[in-house]
Amino acid sequence: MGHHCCSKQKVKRGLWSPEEDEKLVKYITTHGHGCWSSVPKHAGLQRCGKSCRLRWINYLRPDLKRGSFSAQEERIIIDVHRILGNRWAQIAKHLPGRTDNEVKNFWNSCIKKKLIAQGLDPKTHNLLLSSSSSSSSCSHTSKINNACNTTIISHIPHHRIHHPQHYPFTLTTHHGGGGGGGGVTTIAGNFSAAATIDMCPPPFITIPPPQPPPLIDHRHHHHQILLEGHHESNSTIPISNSNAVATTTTTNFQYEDAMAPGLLWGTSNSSESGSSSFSPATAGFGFLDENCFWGGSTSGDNNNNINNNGDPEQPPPLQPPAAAATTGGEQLHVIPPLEPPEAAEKRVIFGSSSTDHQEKGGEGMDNPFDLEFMESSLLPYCNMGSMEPLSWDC
DNA sequence: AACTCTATCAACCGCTTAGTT
DNA sequence: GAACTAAGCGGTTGATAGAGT
Repeated sequence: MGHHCCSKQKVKRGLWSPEEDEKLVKYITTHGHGCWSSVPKHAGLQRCGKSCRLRWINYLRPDLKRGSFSAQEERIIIDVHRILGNRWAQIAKHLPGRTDNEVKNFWNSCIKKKLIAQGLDPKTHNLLLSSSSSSSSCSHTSKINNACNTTIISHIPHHRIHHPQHYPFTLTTHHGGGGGGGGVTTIAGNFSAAATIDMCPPPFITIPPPQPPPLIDHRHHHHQILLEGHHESNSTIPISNSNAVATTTTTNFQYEDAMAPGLLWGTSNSSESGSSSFSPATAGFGFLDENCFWGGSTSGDNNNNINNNGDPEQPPPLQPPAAAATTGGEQLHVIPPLEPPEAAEKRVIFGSSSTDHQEKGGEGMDNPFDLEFMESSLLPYCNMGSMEPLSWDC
């Protein structure tokens, strides 16, 4: 039984032989594929065009990069996946020489398991909140007391919280009786929430959604949310999630969007002792839509698009178009909240031609904080994991 | 050595999207 | 605008290799 597209043909299925590969390569390199349905006929193959196309794209293409994924590629996959979801073709576009099939397989066989092992939902990249309390592999429990009665989880690596006493919330992390000696880490603040969440490392922190426009210091590569009454503080919360960058737009916070690329685990935490040096152009950070993602490296390992093998084939860090054109990448741009792929895909930022945004007012870069727009896109995330949706009534 | 289990990856299947008539 | 076709995409399957027992 052949494919539905070639059921009338007598086609071979299964693995390709070297002879078949040779025929296909020879034909395509000399004639191009043209119409795939005619390729097997002209190439002398007992295959359907669909199979030929797949074989060429996934295996025979000369520009394919073979071999295992580098750590940087892995981070890129995670970062982009967090925004786009299982859109492997779009993710693969950020990994030259990699196919969607390859990325998908790598995700399913490796990355997904790593995330799960870290207590993260591979679909949402957020904490697995529901049943992990009984999990023997997770011994961290955090209680977030939030007077703002708001819960929007954002990705703030636990180890990147500096000077926690300056932050308007209380995060108490109880390190369980497992290895490492346990203990309690308390971050005092002024919001509390009823939620108790498990904090499998790396944990996330609950951040209020946007209300007023953010305080953004465009003079720096990183921006900060100034704590009310604490403007003298140099304390910052590096936020590792573009979602948080856009949604933590409150009068209460000062933040920097350092380490924006989110999930940092494994060997990629090498810069955790640092705090403020950040450049959107060098950190793996920022998403527009699937066609505009820049950066890619989140760790301190070079950020220069050279992978661990010194292979310079990594994709160049894409600049936000407006930034590249108008400010040489110096100006900070605000990233929209994490949102479902369907919405993220249409997101417009940096004053680019997002009809979606324009329909909401068309302000482009003049008003990167279209709050109504952002909040509406944020809503689906107000009930992450098993948490109850919380109000925003600070 | 034989068997089982697991991980990996190539390939297939079916659906969606885009282009053409 | 409907019908058709081709291409693209994501989910799934199955073969294989390697590790473990």
